[in-house]
Amino acid sequence: MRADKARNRDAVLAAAGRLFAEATDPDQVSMDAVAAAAGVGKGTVFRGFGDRHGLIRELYDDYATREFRTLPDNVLDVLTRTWDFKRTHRVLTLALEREGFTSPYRNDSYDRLHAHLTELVTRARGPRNAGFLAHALLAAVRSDLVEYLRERPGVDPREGLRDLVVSILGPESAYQGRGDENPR
Amino acid sequence: MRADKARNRDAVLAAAGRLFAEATDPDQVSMDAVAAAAGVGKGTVFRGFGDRHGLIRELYDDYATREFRTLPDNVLDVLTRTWDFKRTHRVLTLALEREGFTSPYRNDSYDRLHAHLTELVTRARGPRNAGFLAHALLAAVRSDLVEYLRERPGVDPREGLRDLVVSILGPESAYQGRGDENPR
DNA sequence: ACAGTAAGCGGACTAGTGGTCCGTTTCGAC
DNA sequence: GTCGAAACGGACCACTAGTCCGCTTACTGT
Repeated sequence: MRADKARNRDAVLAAAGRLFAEATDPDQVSMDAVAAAAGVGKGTVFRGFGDRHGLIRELYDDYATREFRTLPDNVLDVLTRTWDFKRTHRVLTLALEREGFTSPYRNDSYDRLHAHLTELVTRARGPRNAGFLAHALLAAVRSDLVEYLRERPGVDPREGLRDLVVSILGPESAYQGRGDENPR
Repeated sequence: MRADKARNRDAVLAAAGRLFAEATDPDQVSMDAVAAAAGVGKGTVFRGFGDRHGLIRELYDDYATREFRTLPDNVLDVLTRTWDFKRTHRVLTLALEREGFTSPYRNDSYDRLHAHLTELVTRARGPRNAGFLAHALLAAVRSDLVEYLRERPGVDPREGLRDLVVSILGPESAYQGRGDENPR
């Protein structure tokens, strides 16, 4: 890989990250703007990432792999971390989950998260429907639901998430393997 | 309301319904195409529905109010009906849930469904977090998850949904008020 | 050191979108 | 039948993702 290519790649990711962080709506961030902010031509952006969706996905994965290098061994902690992550990277996550057909689930970060949760669910209640239940748990922290509840002070998502996890795993398993961050 | 307006309105809704039903991806259906298929000018479409999102929402509500005129008094039945509805109106639902920022939840059909489920959940386990749990239940039948699992034969969503509902409501409440369609 | 070459660059260009605007037509009240 | 307002329709606009190709640049072998 040529040096300039690598340099440009980094510049584009950095610029895109900044723009998405500043925006309040995904489609405020155009590919033109990304290219301009990175100080490269538009062709370079598309050559490097294929298309808009590719850029978004790579950027998201970048953040996600850093954030989820280690996954807690407790479902509630996983979901809480995910929830927080999505609030932090609001606009980017909205972009990822909204773009193109079916795509929110075709994504390495999602797969890893889902596999991990499936394992935890299996450990707690056996393999029956563990895959679906893991999907359901992740659906409860979908970015637009997060966003929607954020502006609706009536509902407390933390509490709700806890109840959901306790319901699915049972009270014993729900609190097992809990990290220090939220002791019991 | 002038006669021509009403006539055009119907024509546009019918045309849009047909186009979405035939499409495999929401953005295969352009506003131009809708106008052309309805035999009216583009201006008429936009005057009648405001913008693309307005058209999609009205069309969706049209189908939804017809389908959900009466709601079953059983959570699992509600979710199953919703799931089926979304499979039937795949592309339209994808369009609705994907368009614009936060919007999937700002929608009469969603509100009605959510209110009804909140009531059922409250009846089964009290008002604590009932609102959030109702959101979580509906999140499990999000259209793109439906779509994703549709092509993944490993996971059985019916079974999974049943387990999810039983977990949240408890086995007794889960089967109460069940319609004939799935007699225990 | 330097020439040769392939990889990479960039921005003008294209095709197509949602949405607007306004001169023209049509409806329906009187 | 007349007339004003309501509704129409399609040319038009602004803007987007994505392409394309002449030009530049970084590496490789000698």
